[in-house]
Amino acid sequence: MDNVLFEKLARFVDLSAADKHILDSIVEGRRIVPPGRDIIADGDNPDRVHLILDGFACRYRIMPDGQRTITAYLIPGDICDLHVFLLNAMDHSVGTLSECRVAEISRASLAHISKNHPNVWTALLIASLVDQAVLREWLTNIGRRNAAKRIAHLLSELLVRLEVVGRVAGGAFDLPITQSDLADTAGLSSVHVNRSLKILRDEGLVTLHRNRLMIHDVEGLKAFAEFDPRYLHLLERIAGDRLRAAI
Amino acid sequence: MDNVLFEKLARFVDLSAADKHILDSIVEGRRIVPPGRDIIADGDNPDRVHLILDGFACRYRIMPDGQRTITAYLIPGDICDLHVFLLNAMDHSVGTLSECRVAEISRASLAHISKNHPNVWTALLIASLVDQAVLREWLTNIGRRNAAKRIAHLLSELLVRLEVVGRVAGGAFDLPITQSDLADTAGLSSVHVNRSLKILRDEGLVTLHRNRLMIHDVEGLKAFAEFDPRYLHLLERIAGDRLRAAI
DNA sequence: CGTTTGATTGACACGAGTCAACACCAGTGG
DNA sequence: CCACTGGTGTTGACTCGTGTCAATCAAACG
Repeated sequence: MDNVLFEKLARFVDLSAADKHILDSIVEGRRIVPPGRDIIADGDNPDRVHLILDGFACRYRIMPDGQRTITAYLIPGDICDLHVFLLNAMDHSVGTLSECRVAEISRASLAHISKNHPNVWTALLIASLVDQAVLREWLTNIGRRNAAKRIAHLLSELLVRLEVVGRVAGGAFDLPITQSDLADTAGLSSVHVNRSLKILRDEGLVTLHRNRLMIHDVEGLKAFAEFDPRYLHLLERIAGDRLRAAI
Repeated sequence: MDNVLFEKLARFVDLSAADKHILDSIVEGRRIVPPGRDIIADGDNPDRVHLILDGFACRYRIMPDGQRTITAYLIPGDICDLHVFLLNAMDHSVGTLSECRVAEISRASLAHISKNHPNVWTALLIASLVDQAVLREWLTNIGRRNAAKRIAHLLSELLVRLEVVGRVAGGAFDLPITQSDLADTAGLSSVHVNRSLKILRDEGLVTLHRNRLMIHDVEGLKAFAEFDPRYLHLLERIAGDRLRAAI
């Protein structure tokens, strides 16, 4: 049914019926978090890991002077805070942008998986490496592209990621973020984000209105952004084959 | 002896004698790579994973227009390309900055570890999460700090990381990179890197001369850079305890 | 030695930030 | 039903940080 985590991990590695069963059974404590709330905050160290079932969230950090940086967008299937299980405490926060359905996974369940379901554990490692690849791409995006291209690249990425989880229809998708959120993501001021969005609009590429992004020219947008989806490592089933072949 | 990988992973998780033995035995094919060469290149898909035993390397990417971005510095104990084992092909390159001693680990060895040494596998996952944390920090660094602070922050990070692997003596360490490398790391032009280094010099914080960084005022540098080492997650032994306690 | 690569500095251009005014809703309460 | 409010989006004028171009210098190298 709605085991978005299984679907995500199964894209990376062949998972057995037992693997699927364990992923079905560990997802406990579903709850609804309203928009604009923290799912987990900087410094927290709870005994559960959080998984987005539905909705839109972001990783962010507040700097000493009050500035905020958004370092990732989380969509259905993404785990918020594996850190909690493996590291001491959160070094950043995860907050909702829209209302989110969130599930919780206990430490004990994760420990069980790490011992008894190596393929699942490997899939989590792969997911972590893909997250790294995305962060590297954002780094080059912010470091080396101008404002309009940065935003175009970001929107292209969201388009592709949301397509995979079936949240795009007719070239449009919900994007419940403000221009100020975009600014904190792209390392820009909100005023300049506004100007850049106007450029994308005038170029006939996209319009962002009332939390909905309409893409008028998908290929044009990707070309404008120099977007190359390789880094998202979609459809990496090869890794699973390799695990088996190598033994 | 020089099993830097074991030392690194043992900082995260309790490793057994068997774990140590496997880590000693999988490291094959040591070789020397001269400075300025690729250890592994974008698009490669070899059958071995590379580990830095000694020296200084970087992850980088060349964009279509020829621009380069450096997304990470690799020091002894760092694995270059777990991606090779788990994902299809490299989406970036790893090149040496100084001469490097590099070891190779076969896919079969990694597959063996994933099945039979869950604690080692977990330690690799933790290392991956720490790498993510570093990338997030770089993102806020480039996105929200001015040129001089960016560079100061980068140097502070290198200081701490190199201290851990014993490469710092008397507040100085080898830094075999050009100002142009720094520029591609910080998202700046090399001219502006030069100007920013002059500021740090004039402030009495650091001098970078002949590939050697001399830090004159460690606390001053960290304060200037607003450097908070939490994100490096040094000394995270807790994770290992937690793994055991959770079961 | 000449040659090359990297460091340094100045003059100028330009992209992005800041400040400020105003428009546009969505929600609230009278 | 309307006035009020606060958050968000939009636009212009001006400032400032960083990029670009170019000349010079220093060090490394064959």
